[in-house]
Amino acid sequence: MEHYKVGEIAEKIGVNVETLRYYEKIKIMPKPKRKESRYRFYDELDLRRLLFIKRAKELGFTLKEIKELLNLKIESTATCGDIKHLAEHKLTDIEERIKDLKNIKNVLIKLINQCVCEEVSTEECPILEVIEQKII
Amino acid sequence: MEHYKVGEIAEKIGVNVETLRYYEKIKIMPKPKRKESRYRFYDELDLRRLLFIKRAKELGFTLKEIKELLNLKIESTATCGDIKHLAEHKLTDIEERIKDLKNIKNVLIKLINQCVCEEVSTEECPILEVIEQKII
DNA sequence: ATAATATCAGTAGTATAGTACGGAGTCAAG
DNA sequence: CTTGACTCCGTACTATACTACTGATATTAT
Repeated sequence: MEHYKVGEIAEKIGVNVETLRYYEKIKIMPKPKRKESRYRFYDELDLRRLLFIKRAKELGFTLKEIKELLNLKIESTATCGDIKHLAEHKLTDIEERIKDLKNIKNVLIKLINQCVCEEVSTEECPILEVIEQKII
Repeated sequence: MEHYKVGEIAEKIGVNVETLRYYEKIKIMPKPKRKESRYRFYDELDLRRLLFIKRAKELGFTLKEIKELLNLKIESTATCGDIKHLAEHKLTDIEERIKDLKNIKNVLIKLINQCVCEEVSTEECPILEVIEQKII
């Protein structure tokens, strides 16, 4: 079994050491074993857990949600369906965010297209006018 | 000219009183006039500024960016083109976020579709397996 | 006049996800 | 054996956008 000091595993994962201590503090990572020196020592399991966290983060899960996923994972009563629920919930969440952003995008495009004036003062800027009066 | 006490204007805008004090503190709102009682008194200009802030927030601008917009607005040397730049910047920003979210969405959909197992334990959950091994 | 409501200022706390710092102890290389 | 790099812990700070709380005034309603 491989062992890593905090700096080693941090580099392997691509986060910084403080982040690992932070993860420990918020209990998304378990307390690692220690050497006599009191230095943290991480093993392969920790490495896999950290990679899981990293990937789940890339999927838009928050640390809190990732903690839930990890807890379900070790709860023997939890089913794969429980995990699916969390994923589905996250999906609607993300779809909602995409929808909102698309609306915002469309309004911004309209605003920008109304503006053809490089040299006009902000007094007459159609963008500002629109924001002010919410014409759109 | 209409006048509003802090609670009145807060209700009109739909934010709470503390938020107004906060906006004052971060200097996105100017210090309002005071009555002899030291109570804040807001006028139509303040109301319009607050509505502007609210709408710009709905367009995805941060308070910091809104402050910039408002500052450009009063800078007599600023042009409408300067405003356009900010809007364009925000647009690419938002497009980027949409792109990222769409990627996440696709991965989540794939994950969810792989899972047909309501009663299977988390030991064999394909979602977790995929996150763990990043097969996708 | 009294009670209820509003406002005041300043400070602290919330959530999210970390980052920075400082002084002390430990490890590895020359 | 000393120097530099690494790690320890606790605390404080960052950014964003607020929200909550306290004890003292002020205003409004009955």
